[in-house]
Amino acid sequence: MPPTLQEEIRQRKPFGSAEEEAMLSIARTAAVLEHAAGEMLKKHGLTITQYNALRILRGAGAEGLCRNEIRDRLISRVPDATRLLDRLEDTGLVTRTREGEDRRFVLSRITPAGLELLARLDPEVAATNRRLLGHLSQGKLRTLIDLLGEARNPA
Amino acid sequence: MPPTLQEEIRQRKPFGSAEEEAMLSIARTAAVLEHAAGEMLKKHGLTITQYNALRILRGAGAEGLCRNEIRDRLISRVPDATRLLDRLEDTGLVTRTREGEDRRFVLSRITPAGLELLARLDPEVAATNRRLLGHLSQGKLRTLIDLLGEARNPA
DNA sequence: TGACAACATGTGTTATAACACTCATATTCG
DNA sequence: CGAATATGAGTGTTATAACACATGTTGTCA
Repeated sequence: MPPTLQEEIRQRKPFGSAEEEAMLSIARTAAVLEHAAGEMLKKHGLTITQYNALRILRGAGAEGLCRNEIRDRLISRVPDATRLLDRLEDTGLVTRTREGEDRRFVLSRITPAGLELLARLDPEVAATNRRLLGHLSQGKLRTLIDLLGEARNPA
Repeated sequence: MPPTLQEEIRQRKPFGSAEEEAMLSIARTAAVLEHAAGEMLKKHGLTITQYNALRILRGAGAEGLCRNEIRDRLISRVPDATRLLDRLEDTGLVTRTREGEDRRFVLSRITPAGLELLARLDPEVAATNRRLLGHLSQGKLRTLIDLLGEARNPA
């Protein structure tokens, strides 16, 4: 039998409420899964946030995106997207140019090297996702996804 | 209708697999909820990790716990529990003493000030949990908790 | 038009996370 | 016994996160 959360973190007292237990379950699950995903990405010199930013820029295509748009699309909020992009620019995965009508905007675009890196990563990312969550049936995954959506969005 | 995750992060392409969508849903939900909880705790001068460490020490009682035991019980893994405890010691919420048989161990204990702070926080934490997740029925919360447990523990 | 607000980005600084390494104590086993 | 190994804790350093503030650009409206 798999350990309960209470056993995992060796907590003596039972949880005060289902809400509390759900909060801790979500945090614990995210920590475990993100740690595993982070270890995989680290071998390629990327953090999870950097990887997500690259994915966003790949989705944006040749037009690129400005800093705040990238920041708002990231899975977890970062207060300093400037230096996140600085690092991606330093490693040659992203370029930034100030162009177009409104000279306040700085467009970031993924480089061919960035696209190539993502292409190399795609199968490994898919395999990691399967390894981490493939033991759940499609139905359970769908239920989980739906419940998490409800959790994030109070009606 | 609440936005789907795809809308939330303005992703064009659909997800490649349910596993991928679940990974992102978990990460997104944890980020949203932890941000809200962190904002609440910040008003009291604590980070989430510091709060969790205090909760662990309160549960341990007068015996206290050694550093590695605290580290292993934390919700999310921290590689530097020493300085986490340093900070709690600096603010007077925790004491550390080297005693007992094995002089390698350093026991950390929560102070009366730490207990008092937690007691003040208890109702606010419970209210925050209700505010963030109280819109889900008890049955849905239980299903969510169980599915997350399955997700963390491949059979 | 010209002051002012809003916006997009970047910079400076401090705190924390992350990682490699050292030190001290305890245990194991030839 | 005594060298080697294991364990627990702490330190030094670099990278990143987090926060307040500054700069330049655009839109608004008296």
